[in-house]
Formats: sequence, C-alpha cells, structure tokens
Amino acid sequence: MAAKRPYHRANLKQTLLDSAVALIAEVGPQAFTLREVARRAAVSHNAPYRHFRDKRDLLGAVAAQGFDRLTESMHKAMADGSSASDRLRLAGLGYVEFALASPQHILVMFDTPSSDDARPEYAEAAKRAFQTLLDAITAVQAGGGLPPGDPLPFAIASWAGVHGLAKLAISGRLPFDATQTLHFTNYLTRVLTRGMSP
Amino acid sequence: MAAKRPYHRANLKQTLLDSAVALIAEVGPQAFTLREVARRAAVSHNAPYRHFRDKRDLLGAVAAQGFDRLTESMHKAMADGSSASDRLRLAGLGYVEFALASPQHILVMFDTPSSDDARPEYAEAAKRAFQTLLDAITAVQAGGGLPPGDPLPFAIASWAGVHGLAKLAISGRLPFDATQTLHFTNYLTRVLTRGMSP
DNA sequence: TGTACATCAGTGAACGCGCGTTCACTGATGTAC
DNA sequence: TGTACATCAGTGAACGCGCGTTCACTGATGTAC
Repeated sequence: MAAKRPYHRANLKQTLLDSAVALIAEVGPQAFTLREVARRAAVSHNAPYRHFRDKRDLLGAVAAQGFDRLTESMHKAMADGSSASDRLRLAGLGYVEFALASPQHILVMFDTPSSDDARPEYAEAAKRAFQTLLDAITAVQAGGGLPPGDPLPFAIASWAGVHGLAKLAISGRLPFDATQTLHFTNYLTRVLTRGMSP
Repeated sequence: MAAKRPYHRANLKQTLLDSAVALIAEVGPQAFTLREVARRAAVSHNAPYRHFRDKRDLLGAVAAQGFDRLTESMHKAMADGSSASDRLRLAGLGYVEFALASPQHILVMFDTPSSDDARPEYAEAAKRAFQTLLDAITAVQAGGGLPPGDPLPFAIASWAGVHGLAKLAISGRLPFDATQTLHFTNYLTRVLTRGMSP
C-alpha cells in the first residue's frame, strides 16, 4: 500500500497555491505558515522555495490568482446577460459569488498588506478585474441606461456597494445565507443603477 | 468616591489597548504580538495577563472598543444634521471618517476571526453601531424620504455601500485621498437614498 | 494613632514550540555526442 | 544506440529567534483594629 511518491511533482506550484488557499480558509492569513503549506502538499518544508522566493511571494501569488478568478467569475456571470444593464447586474453577482465561494482570496487580495506590489502580475490582475467593471458601466452608458460622461464615479460606487456587501456577508454580520445574499446583490445593483441615473 | 479600590498604576488596561491599536496599525493583525504590546506599554510581557485572559481576549477588547468609537463617530457627525435624510448622510460620513482614521480597528472588527463571540461586550457594541444606522433610516422613512415598511433592506444596502467604500479606500485601491473619499461618501449616500426611493 | 495583614497588579526566569530560512546534499530528467 | 553531464526539483538537518504562557515571587496599597 506504500505507494511511493514521485520525487518530481508535475504541478507542485499550483498544488502549493491550492494548499495555501485551503490553509488560509481554515486558520486565516494570520496563522498561515509556509511549513504547514508544504506539509499539506505532502512535500518537505523546503520545497516551496523552488517555486516562491519566500512566504510573502507565495501570498502575492495567491492574491494575483484571486484577481484572475474574480475576473473570470464576473465574465462567466455576464455571459448570460440579455442587455448592457443586465450584464452590469450579473457582473456584480459574479463578484459576490466569487467572494462567497473564496473569502480567503478576498482577504488576501484586499486586506493583507504583505501581498502588495511585489509581483507585477498582481497589479495587472487587479487592473483587469476593475476594467471588467468599467467596461460594463461604459456599455450601459452607451445604451442610455446611465448618463454619459466619466464612468469612474459610477464604477467606484458600484464597486463599493458590491464589495461592501460581500465583505459583510463574509464576516457573518448579515442576517442572510448565501442565496439570500445573492438575491440581495440583485436588489443592491438595481438600487445603485437607479440612484446613479438622472 | 471610587466604588472600587484604586489600582497600582494608572489605567494600564486602556494603555495596553492603545498600544495594541498602534501596533496593529504598524504591522497588521498578522504580526501583532502580546509581548510587543507589553513592551510598548513599558511593562513586563506578563502584565497584560492581569487585564486580559489571553491574546485573543485583548483583540476582542480592541474590536469592542472599535465598535463603540464607530458609534460615537456616527453620532457626532449626525449632530449637525438639519433633517432626517441629512442625518443619514452624516451617519455615513461618520462611518467612513472613523474607518479612515482608524483602519486597524476596522480590520480587527470585521476581518479578524479570533475576536469573535468571546466577549459579550463585543456583540453588544456591534449591535449598537448597527442600531444607529437603523434608527437613522427609520427617521428618514418617518419623514417620507424613503418608503415605509421594513427598514432592514435599506439599512443593509446603505451599510454595504459605505462599508465597501471605506474598505476600498483603506486598501489604497481608490484614486482618492481622504478628502476626496469623504466627498465621494456624500455622493454615494445620495445615490443610495435616491435608488431606494420609489 | 500606628501597625499588621490581605489583596492583587506587577516582575523575571523558564518552558516548549514552531516558525522562516540557509546549507549541503541527492535523485530525476533532458540533451549532446 | 548508450553514456556523460548539466540542470533543476526535491530532501533533511540545523540555525537563531521570538512567541504565548506558566510559575513562583515581590511589593505597593487599602483596611481592620
């Protein structure tokens, strides 16, 4: 039964990232340790150094991957949209869906200072996520659903609402379960869109 | 006439809390240590145990104090309000003002799992803060500025918007300085109120 | 009034622990010839 | 085709460190008498 573990593991880097996310989900970024990540990946405590410069670098990679997945979640949700404003609503839904499914990522992405600026991919991934929201807003403006002009205030207001709802839901301070939170997201984006219209 | 005996030193408990907040502001809740808190309070690493059960308990006390200060900040801001809807706007402003002035508190209050449920004062302080918002909403409803009925959805939508804006501002991801963030808070609460009206 | 005493917030040494990181190493793999 | 060799992903021991917490203690203070 003692199946021998291969010395070289094909996808150790991704395995380590996954282990890190799982560990952070359990103990929070505070108690997250490199050695425990290695332990969960069934690898020596030293192997991670072949793939990440140090602990901080691993955390940065988790954040960058989080932004990519957030972008993907929004795009996926938007695919079903029947109109520009419907797609904006779905982008918000995709945002909250991702946050509820992966709160550890959100924590590392937005609330863990050590993950900052070290990796260029980090900033780029964050930018892509915001651009997705910005594009959705611009499309609604083009269709007349929002006033023309600078889309930035609209984007920030929408982002704030959706981000705040997600954070509060994650912190367990809302009297909602996941389904109710998603329903409320629809309500919130409707409120925001209506409030931003002339 | 003090009901209890005066203690050896001046209020060490509050000094420890202040040191903790200052330390968290510098290194984040991740790197926060009890020993360093004691060091900053110019006291042996053991003295905190006279006032807090353990590290987790200290963190819980910081969170509880944070909720009290948040409530105070909202009430202070609302005092200048000329109408119910103006007071609601000011409550949001007070929220964001506190968050920008004390981001460490917000972090411990909302994003540090270890501070949960241990202290009863914690839950009560959190409840009082939310009640402040709820009362402001109810007053606007009474004045006809918002539709009658359950104020909860309105409160949660407002909370989400204001909380999200504060969190994003703290994380440095907004193209705003503090003053611009506060101005934007006014815009956001206007958007929300308008969007929630029939 | 002075003094004895209980109380309890403080101290400092000690503990066990697990961390991040470095080091010298080993084993597996791809390629040149 | 086999072989030598470079490359690189893994290993395990070791390091220094600072942590949280426990322990036995000290000494300042309020109160009883």
